Amino acid sequence: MKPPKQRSACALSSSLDILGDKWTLLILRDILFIGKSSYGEFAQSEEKMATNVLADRLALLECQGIVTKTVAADKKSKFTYRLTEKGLDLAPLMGELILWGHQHCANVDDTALMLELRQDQAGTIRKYQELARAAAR
Amino acid sequence: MKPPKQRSACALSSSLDILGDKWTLLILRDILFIGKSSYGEFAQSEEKMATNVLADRLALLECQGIVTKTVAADKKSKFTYRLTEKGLDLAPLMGELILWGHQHCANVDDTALMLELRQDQAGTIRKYQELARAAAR
DNA sequence: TATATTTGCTTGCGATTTGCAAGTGCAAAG
DNA sequence: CTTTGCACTTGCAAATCGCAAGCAAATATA
Repeated sequence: MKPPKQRSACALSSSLDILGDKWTLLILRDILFIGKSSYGEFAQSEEKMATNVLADRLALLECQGIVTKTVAADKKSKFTYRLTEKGLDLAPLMGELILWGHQHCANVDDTALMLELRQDQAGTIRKYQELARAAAR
Repeated sequence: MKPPKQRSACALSSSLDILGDKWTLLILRDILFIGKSSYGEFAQSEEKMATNVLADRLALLECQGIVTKTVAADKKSKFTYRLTEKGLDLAPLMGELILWGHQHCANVDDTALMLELRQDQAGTIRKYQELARAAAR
């Protein structure tokens, strides 16, 4: 898997080269906030992403060093995807996406996470980063 | 212009329904951090987006209430695009994208904005929001 | 007043990417 | 030793994209 090409030396543009699509950040959301870790779990999420796109994005995330892929502890035929530190550093970004969506998009469900984020954004982000780190051990 | 369909009631997913592509946030970057305001200026930016995509994204941003489109003060054949409050609320998100890109992507230029963001993230975001509000008046 | 240029799109077209459905290979369970 | 579950892969039609050119209205220049 080859990395997507960089369109410019702009930091924002470079981030979008990797994250700028409708699916990638949903996978990371599933890992960070929902605690998912396998292909099958990602495939079942509410937004129903096509499996070829899922496989493509997982490969891309792995080659970018945002997630790691290891054989699952319980089954040899299963893989476990975890966030690296580079991936965990996307937590604040995801927090902002959640808050903006909640404030400005119609028909968005209220969740416990939302309430938590609004009351203590930085603390909530740290908490989920720590949970993900703990799961990786 | 019809809004893109919502894939689920998740806030993060709903934000991505609108912002999840490689171009939309670049336009908003140009307006907020670089001070651009017209079609021609957007078309000339470093990443060279195709003009049909530019026109499409501007229409989408306008119909979503993220930017306003008005006739330019100096020329009747020109339009001025400005951020609404909904658009200004994306400033923290853009800040996070810039910081992550700078930390984790190779070949990204250092800029004055980056230094500013790293020294006082919240203050810098407020400053650019205020600048954009001032330009709108 | 006639011509050229600027500005903001629109159109056509081949190439890429997507969504959907079905199929494949492998490991473990029965 | 057949069946089930998991992790993908493949085929194909439809949508989207990049690229180049074209177009119409407003302004600048001669």
